Amino acid sequence: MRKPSIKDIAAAAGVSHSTVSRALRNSPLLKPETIQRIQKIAQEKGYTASAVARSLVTRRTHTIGVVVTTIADPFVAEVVSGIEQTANDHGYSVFLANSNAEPERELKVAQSFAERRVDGIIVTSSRVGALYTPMLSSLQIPIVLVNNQHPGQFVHSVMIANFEASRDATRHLIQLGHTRIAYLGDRFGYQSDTERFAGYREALDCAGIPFLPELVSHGDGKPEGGYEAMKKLLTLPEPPTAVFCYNDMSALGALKAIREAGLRVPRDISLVGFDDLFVAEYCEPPLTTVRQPRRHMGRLAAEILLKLIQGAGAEELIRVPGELILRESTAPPRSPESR
Amino acid sequence: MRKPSIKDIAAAAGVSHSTVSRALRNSPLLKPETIQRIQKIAQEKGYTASAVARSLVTRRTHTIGVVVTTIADPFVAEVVSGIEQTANDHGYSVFLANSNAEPERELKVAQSFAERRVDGIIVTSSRVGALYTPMLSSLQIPIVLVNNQHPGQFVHSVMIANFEASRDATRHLIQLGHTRIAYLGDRFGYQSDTERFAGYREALDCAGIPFLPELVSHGDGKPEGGYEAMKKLLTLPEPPTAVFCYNDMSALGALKAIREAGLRVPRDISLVGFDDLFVAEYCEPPLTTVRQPRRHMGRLAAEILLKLIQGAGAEELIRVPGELILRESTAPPRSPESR
DNA sequence: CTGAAAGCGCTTACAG
DNA sequence: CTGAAAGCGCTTACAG
Repeated sequence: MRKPSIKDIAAAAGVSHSTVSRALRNSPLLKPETIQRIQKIAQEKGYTASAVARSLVTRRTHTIGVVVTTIADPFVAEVVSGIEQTANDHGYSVFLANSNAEPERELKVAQSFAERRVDGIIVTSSRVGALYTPMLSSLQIPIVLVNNQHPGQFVHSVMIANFEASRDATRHLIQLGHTRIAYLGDRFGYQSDTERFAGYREALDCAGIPFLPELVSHGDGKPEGGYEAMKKLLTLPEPPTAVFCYNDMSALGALKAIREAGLRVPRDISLVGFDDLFVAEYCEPPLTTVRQPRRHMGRLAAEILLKLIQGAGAEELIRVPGELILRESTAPPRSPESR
Repeated sequence: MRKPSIKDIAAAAGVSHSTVSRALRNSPLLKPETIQRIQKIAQEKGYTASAVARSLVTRRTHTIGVVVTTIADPFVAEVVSGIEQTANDHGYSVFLANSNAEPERELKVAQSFAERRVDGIIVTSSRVGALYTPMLSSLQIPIVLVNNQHPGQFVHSVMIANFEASRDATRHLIQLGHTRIAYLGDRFGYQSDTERFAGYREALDCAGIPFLPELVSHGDGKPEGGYEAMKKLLTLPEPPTAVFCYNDMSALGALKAIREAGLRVPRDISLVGFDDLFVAEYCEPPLTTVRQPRRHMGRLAAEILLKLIQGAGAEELIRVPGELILRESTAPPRSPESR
C-alpha cells in the first residue's frame, strides 16, 4: 500500500486537502474540533507529511550539510555530534559528507548539497582547498567553519583559542622549572600551527627565556611525524627537557621516540599535547594536554548557522578557550647533578 | 537573485522546459546539438537541478538515513565513514542522526526519516530498543543493521563473526601455554557478549581445559567496568595468567587495575582485547586484539541496502571475519618456579 | 525530435 | 471557519 497523502486524509475526513493541511499545522483558523478529528484520522492512517513536498513550496528544507575531511577522525566526530544535536533540537536534519580531502570528492559534495537545497553548510577541520572555497561560496547560502585551517573569505567561524591555550600550556612547563622547551609543530603551515607556535613564543618571552630555533621541529600532525620530529630533537647536543607538541597525535609519536631512546616521560622529558583525544588519557603515562571542547564547538557552529539561516546576524568569529588538563606526562626537570 | 529554475533555462534557450529537462538528463530523444546548447546555457546560468522537486515526482530521494547511538564513538564513526563512502559513490546522500540511546530521540529520528522519505535506513551498533523496533519497521522501507545487539525481526544485517574471532583469540592464549584464562565480559547480556563468551568456551573445550566459572567477571564495556571486573579477578586465590576481554575499552580498564596491583602486562598477565580501537596501538603495552574491519562493514551494509532499495534480493546476514592483531600484551605465562 | 499537459504532495493567498 | 485555485520545480507519458 502506498503511503497516504494529504488527499487520502481529506477524503477520509470529508474535507478539502487545504483543511487537512491546516489541521496538521494546528492553524488557528480552524475550529478545535475539526483539528482534533482530522489529526485523529491522520494518525490512524499512519500519515506522515512529506518534507520533500513541503520543502518545494516553502523553499526551506530544514536541512544542513556538514562536510568533514573524514568522520573517522574522532575529533571531527565529536564536533559533528554537537552539530547534529542542536540541529536536531531545532528540527533540522543533517546531511553528512566526507571529502577525504580529495578535490573531486569535495566537488561532488558541494554539488550534492546544492542540489539538495540545504539551508546551510558547516565545514569542519578542513583545509578548505583553493578550488573548494569559491565553489562553496557560490552556493549563496550561509556557511560556518569550525577550526578551519586557512583564513579564507568565509565570514563565520568557530575556533579554539590556540594562542592563549598554547601560551598557558607552555607557561605550565616554565612554572615546573623548564627552560629548554621544544616546540614540536606541524609542517603544513596551518593556521593552528602558526597560532600555537606564537603562544609558545609568547610564554617564553614573558618568562625571559630566549627562543632557540634548534628547539623547533616539525612533524605531520600524526604519530609518525611526531616520532621523526622527536628523534631529531633527541640528537641535539643538549636535548630539551620538555616538549610542547602541536597535537596529541604528534605527542604519541614523540612518546614512542623518547621511549625507544631509553628515556622516560616525565622523568627525563616532559610532554604536553593538544586536543585531549581519548587516547591521551589511556597512553602511558597519561598525557597532559589542552582539551578542546569539541562537542560544544559543534553546538556553537550550529547555533550560528541557524541564526544566519533565520536571517539574523551572528558573531563572525567565536574563539573558544581550551582547557589545560594536567595528567602525568609533565614534571619538574631533573636537576643537572642528578643526571 | 533567486536560483534559476528549469523554466529560466528554457526561456533563455527558447525551448520548452520539458526539453531542458531532457537535455539535462542526456535523453537520447534529443539531438546532440540541442543537448550541448542547452547544457551550456544551464552551466552559464549556474543552474543546479532541485533534488527536492525531482524527488517529488520520481518518488525516490536517493537518500539514506543512518541512525547511530552516538557518532562520537570511534567505532561507529568508522562504520559510518564506510557507509557514506559507498552511498556517495552511488549518488546517495546520507542523513546522520544520533539517538543517544534515548527513547524520545529515537522516536524523533524515526519520525524525521519518515518525513524526509529516505529510501532506506541503516542502524549501527544499536541495542534497538523495544519501542524502536516496531516504529522502524512500520516505515516500510529497507533497513540494514550493523552489529545489532538484539536479534530482532529485522532481516538484514552485517555482523562481526564473534564466535570464530573469540575462539581464535583464546586459542592464541592457549598456544602460548596459558591454562588459567579468564573471560572479562559485558554484563548487559548483548548478543556479542554471548557469542564471544561461546567462542572462548569453545577454545577451552577443544584444548581440554576445564571451564572455571570463577574466571568469568563482568564489566560494562567501558574502562571503568573493566577496571572493577579485573580487580575482582585479582582477588582470586589463584588469579588468571591471561584475560580475554570483551572489548578494548574493558581491556583498558583491566590494564589499569593490573598496573595498580603492581603487576605487569604481559609478564604477569596476558591481555587480549576486541575491536582494535586506535588506542589499542598506543597504550602501554600495545594491545593484542581482534580487529573489526569497521569501514568495510559499513560499506557492506550500504551495498546491501542499495540492493534492497533497487528491489533486488540481498544476503540476509553477513558475518565478517575479525583479524587477530598480535601486539605486546600477550606472552607465555611465567613458569611457576620463576614467580 | 519537441511541446503541452498532467501530476508528484504539499502551502497559502484569495474568496466566500 | 472552509474550499478552490495557483504554484513550488521537476519528470514523463501522450501527441504531433
